[in-house]
Amino acid sequence: MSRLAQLPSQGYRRTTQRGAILDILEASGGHLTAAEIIDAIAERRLPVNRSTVYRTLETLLDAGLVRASRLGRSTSYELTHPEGEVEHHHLVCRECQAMLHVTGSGVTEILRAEAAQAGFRVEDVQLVATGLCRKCRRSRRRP
Amino acid sequence: MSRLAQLPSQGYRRTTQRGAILDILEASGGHLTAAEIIDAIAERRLPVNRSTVYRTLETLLDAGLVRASRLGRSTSYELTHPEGEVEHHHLVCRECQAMLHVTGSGVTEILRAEAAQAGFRVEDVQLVATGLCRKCRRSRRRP
DNA sequence: CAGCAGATGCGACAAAGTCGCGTCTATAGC
DNA sequence: GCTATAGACGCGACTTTGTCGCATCTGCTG
Repeated sequence: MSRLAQLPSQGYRRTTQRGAILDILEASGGHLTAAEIIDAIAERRLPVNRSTVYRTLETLLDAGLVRASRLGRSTSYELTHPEGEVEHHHLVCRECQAMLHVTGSGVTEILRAEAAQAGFRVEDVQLVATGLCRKCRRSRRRP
Repeated sequence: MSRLAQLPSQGYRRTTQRGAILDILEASGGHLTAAEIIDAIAERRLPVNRSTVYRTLETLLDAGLVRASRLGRSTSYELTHPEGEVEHHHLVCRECQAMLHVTGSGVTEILRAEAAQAGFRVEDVQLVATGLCRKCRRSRRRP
């Protein structure tokens, strides 16, 4: 079931603009800022207005299809459950901004269980750990 | 040891402006946006320029004293290891933006161990789970 | 297939964040 | 302490990012 097709059940219409933005996020596979999405639309010569991009991102957040996060310097957007989802989380170096991934840690299940006790249904978990990567730890020791 | 005093060891100077912003974050105990910090400074009639607030936040991020996150709609800042720190994570309802906390889940330790295998030293973990709170789940069933 | 609420385009606007440059000050070395 | 200086700050102009009102258009429902 395509993501776009999930919108009606949430009370939102499926429109070509929303499809376009979902496609771009899907194609990128990663984290895109609003500005990058706007650029991608311009490149592909898609008829989506700038205001619509911002409004659509809010809508997709509300619908739970997209999550926003601040990794490093700026806010970026990515799909919540990508194809063949494997739980993955982020390690961001506060020195060089390098990003590593940790997969299959089981964190999602732990949270889901904890949250359930409060009546909260977890749909998406994002975790960002910051610290120092191997390289930057070394260069600290002998500056 | 005050946070401010940690700066020199990281290669940053301790200044009154940095102290003021750390104080404000400490006093608030929670998440403040850049705008809220600027307002707090104005209220207390502290002599800290707007540009300085932005630059300082970047510095404090680099120094690992502050973390930025996007909870709900906008980017906010909070201290990384508050006094008497207990691990706590966030549940944000995508419908009503309500925020709940989950404490002492053990997630931090799991991540620390996983990251260590990649040579990454975790200094701070932030976790944001989105989904639907009890109230919004109910109102969905009978709209 | 008609009606209409919801979505989009457009352009003006507001808010948020950045930058260059002159001045000031925290710190290291004396 | 005193001084030199790199780093930090203030200021104001500027850019970027995000918002809003309103006219038009378009999925959806009956």
